[in-house]
Formats: sequence, structure tokens, C-alpha cells
Amino acid sequence: MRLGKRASVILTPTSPFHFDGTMFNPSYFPGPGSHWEPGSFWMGLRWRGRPYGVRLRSPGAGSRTRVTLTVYAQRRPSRATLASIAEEISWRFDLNSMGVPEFVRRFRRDPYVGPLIRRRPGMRPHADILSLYEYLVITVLLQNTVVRRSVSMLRALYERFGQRVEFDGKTLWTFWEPGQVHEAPEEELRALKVGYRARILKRQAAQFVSGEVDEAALRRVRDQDAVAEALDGIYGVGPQSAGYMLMGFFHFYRGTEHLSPWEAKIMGRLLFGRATAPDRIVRFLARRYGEFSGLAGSYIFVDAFWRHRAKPIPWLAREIRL
DNA sequence: CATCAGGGCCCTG
DNA sequence: CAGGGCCCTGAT
Repeated sequence: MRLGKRASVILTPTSPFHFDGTMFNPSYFPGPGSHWEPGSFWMGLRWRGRPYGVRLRSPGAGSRTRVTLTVYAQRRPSRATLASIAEEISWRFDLNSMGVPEFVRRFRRDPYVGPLIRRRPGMRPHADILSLYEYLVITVLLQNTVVRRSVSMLRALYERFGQRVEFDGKTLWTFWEPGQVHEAPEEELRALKVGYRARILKRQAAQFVSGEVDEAALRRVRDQDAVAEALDGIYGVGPQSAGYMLMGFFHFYRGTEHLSPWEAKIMGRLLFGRATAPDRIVRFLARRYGEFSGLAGSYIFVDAFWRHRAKPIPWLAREIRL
């Protein structure tokens, strides 16, 4: 589908805001849903049942707290549509965050995260600009497999259920609605080589279709424990996936008690120079950063991947299994 | 060729 | 609360 018409609006994130640090997370696997280049970001967006193309741009040095949002569609987006997408993008990228600026102020001189904050002041961790349902699908595809296979499962699902959009010289995919997966027979999902996850995807889709999981309602709950409990009620969601969603989608900065072994290995090495038990790292972060422990962990983790991207870190490369 | 573990979670005992 | 099982893939 070709999306040739467009409309733009300026977004104003809370300051400080780091464009590239927010638009691109080098610790995530690259998907065909979005594309980043320094200063620019493109993504396919399924919004209120329709496919759109979205481009975000940093106006350049000197105006780091402003972002130009351009929405592409088949017909020129109305003012109301543009406004609703602008609001949605602001949520998903956490542009209106008050916590991140406070974290930056409080820990700019911290020996551990201070240098990372100064490298990317105002970076927002987030769920790669997906809706709750979409991010949930990603977490399922991550479970109990290697990255390469997660990527191929996602691609297969896009091609079966998603929508390909062309805009601004890019070709990207948008997700599908939970209803589409809900209606598809499980065998059809299995044919896409998602394995036992077919059952999980089906049951989750049903929970969204029935309204048992209500994204809008959950967003209004600004209590981390309450949201965590609700997420735990989604079939196929355990502490790991819930942790990702609490931080990346709901923007709770406190972090959870759960840290997976592979992440702990990396964090331990970064913090203490050697692999360390998950609970020790969790305690360390909690004591030092309190309500911002999750945010601190995210800065530490992502910064290492940025450095790795610039100049490969051999021990880190070994931990990233493709 | 066979075996195994992988960026979890559910279910059972 | 511990541990087996799960789809499939590529590494050994």
C-alpha cells in the first residue's frame, strides 16, 4: 500500500531529550517495522484500524528538544487524526516524561550512570514504538529461542497478517489487529513455524478481543504493582515479559525484582567487571537508584550496546546469540 | 546422524 | 517450589 499524502506537526518533549538514543535501541533486534538513521526515524503504524507511515525528525543541533512528526496516509490525514497520532507517539516514546529529566538531574554525576547520562541525556527506554498488544507479541517471540528465530517468526507473521506500507521512500510493515489472529486457526499459525507459541498467540488475542485486557484502561493505572498484576494475568506472560512491558510500554522506572540470567551476566560485567548473580544486581540498583532503578539499569545496558555498535566488544558479542 | 539449549512460561506433583 | 515439556533451529 502506497501512502502518498502527509501532514506534519512539531512535538516538544520534556528536556533534556536525546533523539537518537530514544529512536534507536541497539539492544533490540532489527525488525521490518521501523528504520532508523541518525536524526530520522520511520515506522509503520497501525492506528484505529488503519495503516499509516510515520516519520520523526530532529530539526538538528541546537533545538534538541523539538521533533517533527510527519504522518503519511493514502489521503491527507485530518487535523484530528494527526493530533491523535501525535499524542500516541508521545506516549509510546515517553516524550512527556517527567521522570527521565529528574533522573538526569539527580544522577548526572553518579560514577556508574553519570557518563552514560552525559552521552545520551534524556534518552527514553521504550517498547520500540509498539502498542501493548504488538509489544506483547514481540515478547512471546523472544521466549525460549534465539534472536534469529524471533526475527524469522515475526517476519512470517507480518507477511501473513500484517500490512506492508510504502512512504517517503521506505517500505515497512505494520502489525495486525488481535482479531485477525483470534479468527485464524491455530494450525495456520503453526504453519508459520512459531511452534508452541501458536497457542499462546491465540489465547492472548482472545484476551484482547474480549476486552479482558484493556490497554487504555491499563495506561490510566499509574501504580506499577497493580499493572504488573494485570500483566501477569495475560496468558504467556511471566516476570520477564512483564518486566519488559512495565518499563518499555508503561514507563515505570522502578524496575522489577526479576532479572534474567543472560542480562545479569552482562550487567554484572559492566558494573563489577564479572558475571554476577541476578539478585545481587537487582539489590545494588534498588539501593543506589531507588525509584529509578529500572531506568538506571536500562541506561547501563543500552549504553554498552551503543559502544559495541561503534567498536565491537568481544565479550558482549559472545553473549548476544543470534 | 543425534543431541541439546536457546533473550520463558505453564502446569503438575 | 522444583522440574519437565514445549516448536523449531543451528551448533556441536
